Amino acid sequence: MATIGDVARVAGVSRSTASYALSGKRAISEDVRTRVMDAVRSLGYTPNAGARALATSQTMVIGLLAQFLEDEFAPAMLQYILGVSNTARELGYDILLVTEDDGTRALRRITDSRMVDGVVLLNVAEHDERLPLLRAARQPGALVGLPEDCSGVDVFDLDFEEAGRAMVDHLYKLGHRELVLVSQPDHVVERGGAYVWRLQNAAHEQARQRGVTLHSVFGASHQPEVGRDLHAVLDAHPGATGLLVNNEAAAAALPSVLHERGLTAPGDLSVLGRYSDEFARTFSLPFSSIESAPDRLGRMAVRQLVRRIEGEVGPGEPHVVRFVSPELVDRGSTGAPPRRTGG
Amino acid sequence: MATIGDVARVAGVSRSTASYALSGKRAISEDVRTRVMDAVRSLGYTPNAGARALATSQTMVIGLLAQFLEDEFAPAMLQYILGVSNTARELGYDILLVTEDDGTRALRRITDSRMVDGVVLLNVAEHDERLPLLRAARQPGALVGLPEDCSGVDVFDLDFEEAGRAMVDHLYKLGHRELVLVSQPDHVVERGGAYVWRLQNAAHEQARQRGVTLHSVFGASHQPEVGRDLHAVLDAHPGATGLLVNNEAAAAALPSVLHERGLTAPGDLSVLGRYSDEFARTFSLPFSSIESAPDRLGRMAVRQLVRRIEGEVGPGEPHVVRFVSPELVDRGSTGAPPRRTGG
DNA sequence: CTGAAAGCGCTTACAG
DNA sequence: CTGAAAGCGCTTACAG
Repeated sequence: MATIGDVARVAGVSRSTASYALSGKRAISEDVRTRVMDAVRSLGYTPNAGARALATSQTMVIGLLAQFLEDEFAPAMLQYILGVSNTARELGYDILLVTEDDGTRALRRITDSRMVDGVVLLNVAEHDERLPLLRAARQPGALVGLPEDCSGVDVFDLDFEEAGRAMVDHLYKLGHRELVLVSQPDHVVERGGAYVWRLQNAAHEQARQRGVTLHSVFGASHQPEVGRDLHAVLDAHPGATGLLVNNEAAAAALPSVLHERGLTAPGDLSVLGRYSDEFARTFSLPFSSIESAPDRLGRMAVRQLVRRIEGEVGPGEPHVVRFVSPELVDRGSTGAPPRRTGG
Repeated sequence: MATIGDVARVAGVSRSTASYALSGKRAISEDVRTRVMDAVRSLGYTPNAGARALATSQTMVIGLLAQFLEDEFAPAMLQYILGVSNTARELGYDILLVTEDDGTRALRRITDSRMVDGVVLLNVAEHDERLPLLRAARQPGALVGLPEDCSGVDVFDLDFEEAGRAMVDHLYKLGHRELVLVSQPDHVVERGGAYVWRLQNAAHEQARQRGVTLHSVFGASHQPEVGRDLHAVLDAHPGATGLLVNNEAAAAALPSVLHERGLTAPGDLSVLGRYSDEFARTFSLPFSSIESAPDRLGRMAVRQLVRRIEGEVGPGEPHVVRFVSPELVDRGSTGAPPRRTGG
């Protein structure tokens, strides 16, 4: 394999000149520059990434910590990963993907050994074990998901509270007065998945203010349990005219459940979910939804991380907590509540 | 950040001794060993991965090239990625995930710059553009998917031909004599996705030998088109009593389609798919299927790749083409064909 | 505009 | 059993 020394020899210059000709970090005569470039081409030279990393303390690699938790819906994770990966590449970085169960150990390994210039954490819990480690690391970190303590890291998340309010309000304005909210499983909450109750609490508060009755339940994260959960909650609240779904597995199961009950949306029941458009297309979900924007969140996290890595944002500058505003994608599954006989 | 020099100084030994004490590559007195280990602990020392890579020419990183093609069903890809990633970690390797559209450029970048010790290619086409490059690279490569020319790489794939035969035979033995096979879209074939026609051709040949009528169609890879495709093919062949589904999107759409037609499996129609068990659980698919074993294939590819990287298998030793035998997972969706009135 | 040299942090023959 | 030194392949002050 050709080294910069080979390039220098063929071009008849010193190694430093060859290096500068390639980096453009100092003025080089036209003659020398072309000789170096020719040598590079003829030798098929590519810099050795490890050597460069050692010399510059920059790896051009970003660590991506994704956890595939038993009680979460894996396909939803893929969108975040792709958003991060594609944005990183656009900015000149590669991705070291870590799916290890023990996120703490993984984080320590890749930061201490300086394999990465920065880290993106997915699936951040309220009291995330990985955070103290990340704050102590010399590399900057960006999170997708909101922890209780945001110090020392840049944080990006959907505004789940606004989402909860928007979901209730949307159906309220259409005339609904009794709604059901299906959330993620309760053990997601116990594990620290604050996004579940952030949406749920805000929805309840908004419902209270509007005078809307809101029943809420935790649904399972897997089939077929979640289908049974949906049946159960619809059985339990026959007066409900609107269904809010903050649970991807439930959303995926809902078309079958509606079929089984002989219901259509919005004729019999208005339905409003919270998932990404990509998710809706993959699962052919015909329900209007609050866009969860995983690709956009992944993109924002990487952009900010790279700004920190490259010193555009100094280590002293305050960290950012940015919420993406929920946007409603109308797929026609909400409308006025059905007129009840005798109502 | 502490270096091996700091460790050596604190332990009162030379850098080489410190290094050997850590690697265990030569005998070390008990006294020195504990002093070194204590120094490591007190300093929180972790070796610099770049420096080690430069010295050893080993990065302990495996490149994973995944392409997310427009006409393929993304969630199915996740299982391969996790199989590769988890196995790599067990064997001490990290994963550099590349999702770039231009796989050729990506492959060149990570191999020429020696960022990785080896490469796993996912989603390999019959005449895959990345293969010539991979053969020319100094790192070994393992493929998931069967190209026409397997030279110079280790290849792992499901035995799609056996799968096609097994699917036909399974329903033949139950008494079915007219079947429909729904495959992936035809442009997957045009792009070089040989697995589509490998299964299809073998199914046709087997059907011919058994005297079974087999209709086959290409289905779309997205909703809602693929649902319409399913309706169309069932309309077109009212005499068919069995449905073979080699198309993940079609499998995911099928429960709704059956509902819409008022059919149940296996009472009205026997259904046999080809997808992973994980996929079946995620989408709550109640259909028996040929297990496509993505995690197992990813695992096999990484194992063999690591054997080559670590020299357990010499560069001269012949490359491997290994097919995983299809296994049928019975979910109770196949049975005897319904008795036709007047039949 | 260019070159000789030091240094990044490891590992591993070589010597004792 | 241990140490001094060379080398991996880059980049970047320092000097001219």
